[in-house]
Amino acid sequence: MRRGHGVDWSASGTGMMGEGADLNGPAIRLAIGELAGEFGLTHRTIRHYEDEGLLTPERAGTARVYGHRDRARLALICRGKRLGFSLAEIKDFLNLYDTDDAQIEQMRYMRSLARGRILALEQQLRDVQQTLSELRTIDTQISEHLRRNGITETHGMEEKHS
Amino acid sequence: MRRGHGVDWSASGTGMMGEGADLNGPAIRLAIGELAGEFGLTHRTIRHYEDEGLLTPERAGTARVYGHRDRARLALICRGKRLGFSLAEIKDFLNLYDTDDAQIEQMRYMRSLARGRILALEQQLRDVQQTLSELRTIDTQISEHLRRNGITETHGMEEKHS
DNA sequence: TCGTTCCCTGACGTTTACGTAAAGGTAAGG
DNA sequence: CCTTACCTTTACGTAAACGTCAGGGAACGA
Repeated sequence: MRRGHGVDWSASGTGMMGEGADLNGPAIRLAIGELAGEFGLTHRTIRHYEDEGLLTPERAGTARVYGHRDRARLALICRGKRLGFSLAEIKDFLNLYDTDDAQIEQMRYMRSLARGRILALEQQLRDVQQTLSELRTIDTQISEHLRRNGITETHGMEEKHS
Repeated sequence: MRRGHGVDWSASGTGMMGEGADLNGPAIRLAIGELAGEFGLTHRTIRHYEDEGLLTPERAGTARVYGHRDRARLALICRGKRLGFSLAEIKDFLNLYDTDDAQIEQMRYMRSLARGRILALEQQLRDVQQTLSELRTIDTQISEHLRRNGITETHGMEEKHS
């Protein structure tokens, strides 16, 4: 094993940060490979997200160093992807999550974005529920069909998910 | 008005179908433009779905004629797209819906497909609910923030990138 | 007959979201 | 010192899902 955990195989940068914990808990300093492994992504993908402005890791010399914020954002990115959003959509979606110090008008805009997304997601929720319902019906029907017709070779592999 | 409803502006094809109702209700015979309008799609998109094997309309001469089945499948395609599935995924998804005469092994396979999709959708359902919950929180927080700060400007002066 | 409104088939262009080399820097370990 | 295991940038490639011409046919109304 080359590294216990975290990044230190490069120049320590400006030296302005020692180590240890900040107000948000223990400081996490991850290399790209660690982050990639954790989320099941490639390095390329994570760099791509940076190119698209979704992540803004620090640098230790030339190497990228990811902290809390990046990890959290990446989790949101992954969820957004699972929900079928584009990176562009995810980008301003992410901005909704760190609206600490926005101006009034900016916040109104953010809220309108949030509400638009809420409406879309409510539709999506209905879609998912509808589809799930139909698929469960299909599953049941197939199972019944197999029970009626194919008892000859029913290998008893009935139950599935916990 | 050019056409009351349905298709008739082309050769009547082989003449093997008169008109009227079959067992599934009144026969629907739509032109591509009608279907496109109904679903808010372009002709190109619908033809693309045919290229990909998702739709198999009849022909009246050279023109495409869409019936019940196509309309239903297109609705499922659109929902699939809203859920972020690829056309390829939607394709075998569609096959789950017309498994009338499949063989035993085929049906087992179908059921496994259905179950896989169910698991994915259950995950997606959780994702959507989680995201909705968070967004509603954000909406509320922004609204409260706007109410607290009223019309007076915050003068936060914190820099943010656009 | 002409114009309009439908439709058709190619076939190349575009965007998104990465994949995949190519070429190389850096630090630990044998 | 050299290999190994990380990381870097630059840049062309690709698959999906269409968009966008280009060129053309067939019916209908004035």
